[in-house]
Parts: sequence; C-alpha cells; structure tokens
Amino acid sequence: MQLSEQEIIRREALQKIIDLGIEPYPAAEFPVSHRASEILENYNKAEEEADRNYQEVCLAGRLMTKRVMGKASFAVIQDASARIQLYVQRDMICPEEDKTLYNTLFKKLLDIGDFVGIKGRAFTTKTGEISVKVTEFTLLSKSLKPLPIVKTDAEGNVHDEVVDTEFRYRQRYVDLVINPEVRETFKKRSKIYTSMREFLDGKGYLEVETPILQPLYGGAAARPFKTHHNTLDMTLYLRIANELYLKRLIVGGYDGVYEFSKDFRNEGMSRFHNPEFTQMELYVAYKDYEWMMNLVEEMVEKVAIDVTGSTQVQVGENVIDFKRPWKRYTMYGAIEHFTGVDISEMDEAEMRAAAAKMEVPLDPSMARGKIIDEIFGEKCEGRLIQPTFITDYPVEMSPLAKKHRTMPGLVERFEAICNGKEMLNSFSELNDPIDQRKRFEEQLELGKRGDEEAMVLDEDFLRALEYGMPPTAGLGIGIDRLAMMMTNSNSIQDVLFFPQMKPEVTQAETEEETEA
RNA sequence: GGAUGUAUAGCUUAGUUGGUAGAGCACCUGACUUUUAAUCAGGGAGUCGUAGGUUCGAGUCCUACUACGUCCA
Repeated sequence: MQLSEQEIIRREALQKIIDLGIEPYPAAEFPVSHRASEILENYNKAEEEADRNYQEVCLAGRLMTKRVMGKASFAVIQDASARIQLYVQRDMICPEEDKTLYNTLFKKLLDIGDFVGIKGRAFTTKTGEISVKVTEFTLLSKSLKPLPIVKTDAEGNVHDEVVDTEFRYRQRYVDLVINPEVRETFKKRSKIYTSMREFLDGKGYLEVETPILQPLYGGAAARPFKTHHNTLDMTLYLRIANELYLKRLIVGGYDGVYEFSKDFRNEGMSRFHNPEFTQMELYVAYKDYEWMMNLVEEMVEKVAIDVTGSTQVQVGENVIDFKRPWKRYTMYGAIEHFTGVDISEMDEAEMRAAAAKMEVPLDPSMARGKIIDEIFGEKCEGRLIQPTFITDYPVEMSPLAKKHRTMPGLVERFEAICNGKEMLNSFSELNDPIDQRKRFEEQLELGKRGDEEAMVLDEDFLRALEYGMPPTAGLGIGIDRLAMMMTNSNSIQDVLFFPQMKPEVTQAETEEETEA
C-alpha cells in the first residue's frame, strides 16, 4: 500500500508513542462522566466560581483542532453530542519535573482525529467560550489518517469541506465525523422509526418479523434477487415485499401486525431507488381502505411533528404540510382535474386517442389499466406536491387488492403522493381465495408474455386464504422516501448510511489487471 | 440500458492558443501559558482517474476504459 507523507508521519508518531511506553490503543474503560452538550447547556459561571458545578468532569472524544501556544494550548474535542473546547496548560497536566506528556505527547505526537479522554473542570475563557481546563489527559486511540476538518474563516470562506459525494458515501464514517448535519439526518431517520412504533404499539398492533429468504417472492411487481441455500440445495429469493407473510399472520388470528422490513429489488438505481430499501407494512383486520386513509393521515402527521417539530416541512423549494386532512382524488378524478378530460367511461381505443391528444406516449402492449396509470404518471403525479390520496385504481395493476365495492374494473386501493412521488400504498386486501387464484393466474399469463415483474402463484398463500382471512386493510410505506422528505434530502443515498456503490478499484487491483 | 457532465497534493481547487504544475487549509521545523481558520518565521509534499494515440513536446487535443453525478428509460 502506498502511504502518503502525512500517513507516514502519523505511523512514525505511533511508534514514538509506543517507545515512550504509552499504549496507543488502551483496553481499559474510560470512565466518561458527561457529554459535551450537557456542560455547554447547563454550565453556569456563578456556580463555577462558587466551586460548585462541573468541577470534576471526564469527557472523551475525537480531537478536532489543536492550537498550541507554547506552554499552553487550546484544543477542541467532539463527542457524540457536541464539540467542546479544551484548555491544556503544561504545568497543569505535568505538575512534576517531567514535562514529556505535554511537550512530546500532546504537542508533537497527538494529531487531529485521535481519540482522547480528559479530566478537568468547566470554565469560561476570556472570550466567553465554555471550555474545560484539563488536569489529566489520556490517549484512547491513535488515528493514522488525516481528517479533513471543515473550517470557516473570518471572511466566511469554508476550507476543507468534503463535497465529493463519492467520498462521502464510500467513507460514510468520515462524512459522519466531519459533517454534523449528516449525523442529524440519520438521527431524524431513527426518530421516524421510534415515532411510528410508538403510534402503532399505542394502537395495540404487534411488531413481527417474517422471512427475508423466501422460496417464492411476492407481494409486489418487481424482479427479485436470487440466491441458493447449500444444505437444502434450493433456490431462495430475497423478499421484494412482506405482504403475503403478514396476511398469513392475519389468517392466524392477530388483528394487527406490522413490520419494518428491508426489501430487495433487482432493478435500476436512481436517486429514488436503492437495491435494498425499507418499508413499513401494516395489516389490520376488520378494517378497509377508507379507515386506513384516516390512520395514515394521523400517523404521518405525528411522525412529521416528532421528527421536525412541525407539520410543515421544507422539502427543496416547497413547504409540505402534513397536517390532516389531506386532499383526496379518485384516480379518474385526478386525471380530469389536471387534464380536463374525463376518461372514466372510455374504452381502450378512446383512451388511446385521449392519451395521444395529451401527448402521453404509450406502448402498443399496454392494456386499459396500464394506460390509465401512464396518463396519471405523466400528467398528475409530478404536480401533486402536498400530500394527496389517490384512490380507486384499475384492477389490472393491483392483483392483491379487493374489487371495489361499487365500481367495476377498479379496486379499493389508494396511494399517497407527496412532493410529486409515491410515498405509500394501501388497499382493502383481497381475501376471496377464488378471486385471488384468478388474479395470480392472470399474472402468470403476463409472465409468459415476458413481463419480468409479473407475480408468481403462491399455493401456500392461497391455502391460507382458503382457511379464511377476515376483511383487512393493508399499508406499505416507503421509509426511505419518507426520510428524504423529513430531512429535506435530494437523494435516497443521503438517507442511507451505506448506499449501494460499485466496488472501488484500488491501485493494486489496477496493476493486477494490467499484468493479466 | 441511453444522453450528458466531472476526475489535478490529505481536503478544496487554479492552470491561460499544447512548452513536464501553483494556491488556501492540512502536514513538518522553530517561537509563543486564554486562543478560536490563533499568530509569526522557515520547509516539504502531486507518475494531473487508468490505458493508448496525435505531437519535437499533453494536466491541456483524440480514443477506449473505470468511478461518481445529472437527466431519461
């Protein structure tokens, strides 16, 4: 491996530390007493002067800057909560004759990025910054790579900000260290889960886990990842959705189950699509999609408040308001609203003519349902910025949804569109086993005609339905897209710690390939 | 999969009609016991994404490849 000048210098420093008899990677617990934020928030000067607050604090964190002024220095450490300034005086940490700890270890061998633990007392500097005067300090872990710390100078010029997205995604650990707003984004993502769990547990629903490795994939229109189990010598698929397993649990008698599930789809990638992504799916017995719409509004409104503090969330140029109630359109209604054309009574030929007039390009293989979907996607979806329910989809697009109670050719399904994108999908679940078998068979036909996203027939699932499933409302909500909105992120990669990337080609590999 | 853009020191970047690289921060040496991008005085560091080609000469032009981004499917 080719080391840079700075890496060589750090390795030399590491050796000198060892030569001094200091362990650069000590094993023992460092007894942290406070987080930096606690001191910054609660420090009180009068109390400090009265020898009362934060007299003895132990902090640990990563060294972010070091300003040496001869026999005294200022440094900043960052722990999980915040950054706090340290004031280090030579004679304070080296009260005896031997000044090595300060002169050699602190001044020369300690680098930005090293983890240190300190003991000291809180005080304010001349310029009024809450700081910690260090009485003891310990190296906790030596860093061997230079860390690009972001700095802003007096004129407001920013130095060393890492703007290379590839660097940030591949080395997320560095991104997290140097960019506090990235840490915030992922805290918010985590808060989405907490908030939803709180909500769903409060309603008495059970959080469950179902298989990721499945002999048959189902529950969505998507191409799966395929793998192989050695001992069983069988093909397994990584789940594309957990719908069919959760409905089996409703058959089994639970009246409300939900799961946060990593799903996998072997398809193209974009700023909205990662091969693995997260959904929360919920199934509630004896309910229908009307009921579910109300629940969704209530839940997402709560999530917005819990995560951002408000129902109004800035997303790009728009302020999106998740406050209930949300606007509702039927799919036909939305198309009529945005195009002025009522297509609800049209047959396929008339619809094709209408689409042509709207300049919506169609493929000759598309049937009526698909044409409706295309028109909606082209003319409506992108224009729906505020959260909006679209209801009553063509039956062809929804093989797991129940037929509409009054409208032939439609199913009881809704999606919520937000910021021009689908955010969640829900329906009154199809529980008629005869109808479900027929729908699967239609999917098989599509598959034979070359539709790689067509569903496969799941006999075990049909057997479960034949035992009887109560009327049930189901919901799938894309957590990644929700996280994008709640954190004002432009790309799914910004809300995934480790987005999928092609392998890095190292120098050594390049040389090997050249030789071969 | 298609179109297009980007790729120069650890980070951010300049590089003029093609004449073998310059800066800020970081780094190294020295000074400095309340600084805050500390300061001051010195110093080092780049096979200019990879591989070819054109040319007396390429970071700069051409081709291919790789990675990443954007738009589209």
